[in-house]
Amino acid sequence: MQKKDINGLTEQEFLDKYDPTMFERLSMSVDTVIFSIDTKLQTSNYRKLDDQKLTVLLVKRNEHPFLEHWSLPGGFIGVREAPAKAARRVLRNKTGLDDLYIETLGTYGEPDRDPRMRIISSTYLSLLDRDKFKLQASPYVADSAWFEVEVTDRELVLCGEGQQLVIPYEKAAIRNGKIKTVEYQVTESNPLAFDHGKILLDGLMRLRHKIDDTDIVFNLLPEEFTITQLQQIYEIILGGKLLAPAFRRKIAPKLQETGRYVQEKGHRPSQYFMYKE
Amino acid sequence: MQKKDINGLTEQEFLDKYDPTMFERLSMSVDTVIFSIDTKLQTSNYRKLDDQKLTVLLVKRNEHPFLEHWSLPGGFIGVREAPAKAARRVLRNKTGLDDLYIETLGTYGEPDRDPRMRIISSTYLSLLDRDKFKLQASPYVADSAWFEVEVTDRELVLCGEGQQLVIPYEKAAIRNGKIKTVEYQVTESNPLAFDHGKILLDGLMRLRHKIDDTDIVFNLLPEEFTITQLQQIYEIILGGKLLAPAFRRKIAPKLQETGRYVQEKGHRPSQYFMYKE
DNA sequence: TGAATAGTGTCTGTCAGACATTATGGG
DNA sequence: CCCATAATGTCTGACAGACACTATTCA
Repeated sequence: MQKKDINGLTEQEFLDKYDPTMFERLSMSVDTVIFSIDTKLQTSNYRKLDDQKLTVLLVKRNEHPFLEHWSLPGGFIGVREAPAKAARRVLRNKTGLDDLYIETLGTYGEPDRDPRMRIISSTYLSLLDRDKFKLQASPYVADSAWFEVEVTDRELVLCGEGQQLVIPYEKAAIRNGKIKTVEYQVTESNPLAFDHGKILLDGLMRLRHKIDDTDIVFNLLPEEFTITQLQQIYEIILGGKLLAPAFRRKIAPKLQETGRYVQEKGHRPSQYFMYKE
Repeated sequence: MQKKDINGLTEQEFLDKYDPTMFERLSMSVDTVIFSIDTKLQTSNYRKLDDQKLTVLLVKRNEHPFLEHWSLPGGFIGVREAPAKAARRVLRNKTGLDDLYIETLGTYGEPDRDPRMRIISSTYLSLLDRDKFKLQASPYVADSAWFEVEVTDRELVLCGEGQQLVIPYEKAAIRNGKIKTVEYQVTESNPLAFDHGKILLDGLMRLRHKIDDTDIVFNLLPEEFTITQLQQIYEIILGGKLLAPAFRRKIAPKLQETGRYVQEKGHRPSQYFMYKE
């Protein structure tokens, strides 16, 4: 099609003359909120079940700004790289894993979120099966570790590497036209780098919401698992207790029996199940 | 804190020396998917109810590339402007409205999505009350108009300005770890500019999902409305019929009676309701 | 046998689907 | 009275909450 614009140019002529520096440009990064489940072995009593904790992957910065602060794994988006690809690259570099569940979380771009310059961050949410995962050392960061996540009404507490990072937050009601929505606001001064406290909190809330209209939890579990393990994950993520009979009924259609049972516990052995469909 | 990095610099020294051109930069835009409801007056039979249609706002480009193609309203993000602010600015410029429901939709950044240069787009979803809305002419676009949205299994059809834009799509199952998710793929050659066909489709699916776990529909309606109007909107967005008694029961807790009734129709008058809480 | 957990049975109240019925206004 | 839509009544089956009960293993 040889349509001409107001300057009498065809599309090809226009593109040949186009000056990409006409508009000011900026940098873009990706940051990833990577959740997993950590099983705490119960050595005190062989009869007790192992405790499960929700964990999130953090890396310790070895550069300014926020030198030695913990942060979400992230990196710059290449000039010829799609954002989701960049997120997968970051995950691959930090964890050695491909082919993860990855989902867009949001765009964070307050002008002052990075003291160096204007950087807009596209963020992603991911969930790892703890059995397949192997944390690798990376030259880009001082350290990386899983932090246990505990949430209350007012704060998010991250525990790991002998440290405890406390991120206070507030639930704010935002009015959008006639309806109200809730937004989580994190105070400026929190131990995480940049606005990563806010991103992490948003990721957690997204996870809570996603858990009961998708099957993402199964990406947190090994191939075979017991219903109790599964229920514990729901409880950890949703932050409350669930009744076993109701839970079993609801989850049953998604489960496949294996006929194999947990051994060597001082109580009735539980069956291993697999994800079905 | 006067921590020094591997080059022996404090944070202030590091920032003073920081060269923002060290990493290649790119441009960012926002694009907005703005839905509304259009009431078609039923002039043929005074007894019939007015028909309601889901509509989306499109603008006609007056520049290369995609000269004279219809596209979603959008614009570049300023270097000191937050993305959500940019989306609100775009909406304000096109519609004269502030204070809308606005929600992040996703980030679109395939390297070749814009033939001029690398542009990553942050997209937003919005819903307008048709009563408060006034479409304004803008010097930045050749035309702007509401297009009626019709969806089938295979295509999205947009009707407006005497034109019919057909956007074929396919539902693709994407495997993410153990679970499957659905993704909507739009063919390259469709009448909308850039990847706006895909963005619009994603926006519609998000809207469908949002409709039954938030109260966003009420932002599409005037202050007072009948339950049938409300039900029609659900039907339009979800793409199917609902049973009146069940719908009334479910929606009742969110409604406030007004005691006022629709006049001058040849059937039992329906009561006007308001959104409650 | 008792501790600890796995798993089932069942009562009850709520609620959605389905369909029938009544209400109302204007020609 | 008929048309067209508004609004309610009610039967039924599915299902979640709640709690009691049975099953299994090992020290």
